[in-house]
Order: sequence, then structure tokens, then C-alpha cells
Amino acid sequence: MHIEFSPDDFQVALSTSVVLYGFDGEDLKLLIGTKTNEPYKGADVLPSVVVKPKEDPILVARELMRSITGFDDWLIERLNVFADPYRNPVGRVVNIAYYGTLRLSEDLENDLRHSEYRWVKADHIPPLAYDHNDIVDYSKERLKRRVKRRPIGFSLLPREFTLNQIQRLYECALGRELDKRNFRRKLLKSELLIDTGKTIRSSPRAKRPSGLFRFDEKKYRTLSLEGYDFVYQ
Amino acid sequence: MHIEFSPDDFQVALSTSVVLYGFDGEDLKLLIGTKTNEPYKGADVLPSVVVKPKEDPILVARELMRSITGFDDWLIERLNVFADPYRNPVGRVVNIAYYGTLRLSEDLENDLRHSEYRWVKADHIPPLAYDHNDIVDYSKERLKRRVKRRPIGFSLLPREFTLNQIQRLYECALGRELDKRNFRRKLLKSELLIDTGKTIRSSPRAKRPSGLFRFDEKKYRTLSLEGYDFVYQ
DNA sequence: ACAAAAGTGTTACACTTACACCCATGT
DNA sequence: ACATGGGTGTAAGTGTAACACTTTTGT
Repeated sequence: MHIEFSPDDFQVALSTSVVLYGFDGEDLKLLIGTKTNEPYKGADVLPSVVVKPKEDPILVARELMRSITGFDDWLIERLNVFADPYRNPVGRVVNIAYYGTLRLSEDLENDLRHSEYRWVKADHIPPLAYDHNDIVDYSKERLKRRVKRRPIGFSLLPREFTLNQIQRLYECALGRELDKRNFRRKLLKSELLIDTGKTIRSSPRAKRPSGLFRFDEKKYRTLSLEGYDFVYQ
Repeated sequence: MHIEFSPDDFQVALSTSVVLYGFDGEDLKLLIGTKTNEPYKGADVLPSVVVKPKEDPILVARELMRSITGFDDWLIERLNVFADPYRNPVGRVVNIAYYGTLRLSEDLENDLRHSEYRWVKADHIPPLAYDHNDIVDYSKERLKRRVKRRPIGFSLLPREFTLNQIQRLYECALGRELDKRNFRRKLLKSELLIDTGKTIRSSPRAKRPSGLFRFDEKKYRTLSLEGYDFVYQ
């Protein structure tokens, strides 16, 4: 097999975009920004950046996430490559997209309020420039699959959370309602939750407080190594 | 958000590799070739080809598959992008890999015998140049996942096959033994198999012939649309 | 008749689903 | 006392897993 590159072959540019999910206790959301230069000036886009020829896309994507959030408490994973020859009008640009999850906090919310990004509900994404709506659609499918098989949801929740919060998150990600008793039974049976003994009032209107749980990461890692699969069909 | 490409950013080349699976009734195999020019001259590699800056990788990958097999009776799907900056010594080359399945036949076997490719058992892959072993590992995981959820296996089998053949295929893909009775019950319950009424002797030593089945593609498409998931854990 | 692979059922257990009321607390 | 969301159990059905022998056919 003869494989040979000519100088003409080295004329492609790389970019990366990230789909960043957050969950505010009510809705699943993701971050979008606005393009400030041509092409597509003024259009909504995913957080994106050029990847220089010597750079590694995952590192660039991580750096982008760090620049958005200001810290490192998140999960990131490769999504896909978007390589349609005409996806970018400025030339041949191959986009290597990632998706990640953020643990929302007041600090982060405030930071973002003064940044160039804003949250939109994951089930009401506005039209985006380039093929970014395709990227978002793809990431939603992936998130759904991940939520079904891995306890990824915990990375979207506060470190301590109520069972109702996590149920709501699962309902958002899976796009359907779940039975409260069955959901709890299943989750508790996995023994991946630690009851902190603490309680919290979920809203001013809620009189009775709910119990707070933590995710047992150490146990999960052990189980993972043994091939454990947390499956929620 | 300001995203701007400078001319210097357009210095990346693209390539594509395909992982082609076949099943001969005994073992799951895949195709590899030998590099005839530097770098890595003489080393084993996946079937690979340069993607020109104006080309679409999926079309190039399909053309590569066509050139290998001589016909169109196969399935192909994007696998992943391999973008480590130093994966290729000749420069920055991003590889967009695909995997596919072939329906082996005597004609195809003969064609390949005179080609630059050869079959190796999927569980005994020799060391390959570049990061091609990573690509193969990734494709194996993908195949495993696909086999679990979709009746992809049929695309590796002859149009008419025995239940023992398909069980053997599943055992190869999943990497473990399955109970014959349970496997048959599950498969037949899905009602995706049509009993042709015909029989075949699976080997010269087998005295009793086995029944031949066909995959009901039409029914599968209908069920797919309804969100049916064929799950084999 | 024998060798070889094809084919076939049952039982115990685990998991899933559907379903409705009482509880704890703050106001 | 009442309003609010928090929390709980059971029963029927479905799917899974483990298990060994009989049947058919060619030689």
C-alpha cells in the first residue's frame, strides 16, 4: 500500500467546539455565544476556537473550557469530527467537537453573566451558524446514551443533591417522565449513593426538607473496573 | 466570540483508514495491508488513503472500500478521529477512521488473495504502524456495542445462515460464550428471522443438516422507526 | 450402530412496571 | 389546620440464566 502526502495536501485547518451542559435543578441547559466577526457576525454559535497545526485539539478544548468557567471542576469527552468540505465558508476547516458537563454554582453563574456566553435550554436551541445545530443534536444523543449507561449525571449536580434533583435531571436527559418509587429503588440498589444524613429545603414553598446524597466515586471506580454497567433503559 | 483563521492555520492534511470486518463462520477477521513506501515501509497498516483538502472523508473511505472489495454490498460507519499531533512523522495529519462489515464469499476471498490485503483474526492483530492498533481497538469496542444494540451481525453473515453461525459470530464479537437455548429463544422472539425451510450441512463432519434463516430487513426497518432496540447484554 | 452436530423446555430468580397514600415540616 | 412537596411498599408480569438430553442424519 502506497500512501504519500504531497505539499498540496497540507491545506486544511482545524477548529474545536464544545457543547457545555449545565443543570440548574429545573432544566438542562447549554452554553452558546455570539460571533463578533465575519463570517456569521452576530449569529449564535457554540464556544469555538481555532486549533493551530501543532496543537492537540483536546488540550485546546480543555483550555477553552477553562477560559469559560475559570476552573477545572468538570468533565469533557470527545464527541465527533465534523468534516463536511463546505461546512465553513472561509476554507476547508475540520471541526473536532467535544462535550462536557459543568457543576453549576452561584459563583459560576455570576462569572458567566459578565462573559460573552449565555445559557439556553437544551430543548430550545436557537438556530446556530455553521453546522453547530448538528453538533448539538449529536451531543444530545450522546448525553442520553451516557446517562443511560454511566452515572454521568452526578457531574452535573451539586456535590450533595436530593433524589428529586437527580430524577429531574434524568427526566431532562432522557426526555421522558420516570416513576419516583421505581427510580429511587433502582438508584439506591446500585449502592453508588451515600446518604449524608443532611437535609435541605428544595424551595421556599417546600415545607418538608429532602435528604441529601453524595455520589460514591471511589466505589464507582471499583465497580467500573469490574465491568459494572449502570443501565437505565 | 472572535474566531479567525490565518493562512498559517491551513497546514493540516487529512487521511482516512478503514477497519473492515469479515466473518468466515469460525472467526471474526479484519483486513490489513503492508506499507510499500517510507515511512514505515514494510510495516502492517490498516487500508488507508490520503484525503485531499477538497474531498469528503466518507466518500474517500467508501471509494477505498469499493476498490478493495470490488462491489458495494457492505456497511460503513464513521468510527472516530485520531488527531494526536505527532501521530504521523511526515507532518500534521488528522485521520478520520471508519469501520465496516463485509459479507464474505468465495469470489471475494479469491479477489483478495491476489490483492495487497490479507485477513487477520480480530483477536490476534499484529503490531501496526502509526496509531493503527488504537484505531483497531476502538473499532472492536464499537463493533461490540453495535452488536449488542442493533442486529448488525447480519451484515457479516451470508444472506442465509444457520443459528449456530450467528451464535458463533455473537460470541466472537462479544468475546464470551453464550447459551445455545437462551440465544435462540431471544433471537427468535425478536421475530426478525425468517425460516427459509431450507437446510445445509455446516461441515463435512456434521451429519444432521441445520436450518437456514434470513434476516427480515423490512420488518427491522419498521421496528427501528418505532424505536425498537435489539439489546443483547 | 455409531459418531457428530442440531435441536429442544423447565425452573428459579431478578428485574421492571404500575399504582396511591401517608409523612414531615413551615406557614 | 392546611398546604406543600417528600417519602414509602406491594403485587403481577416479564426477562434472564442455568441446566442435559433427544433427534436427525451420514458414514
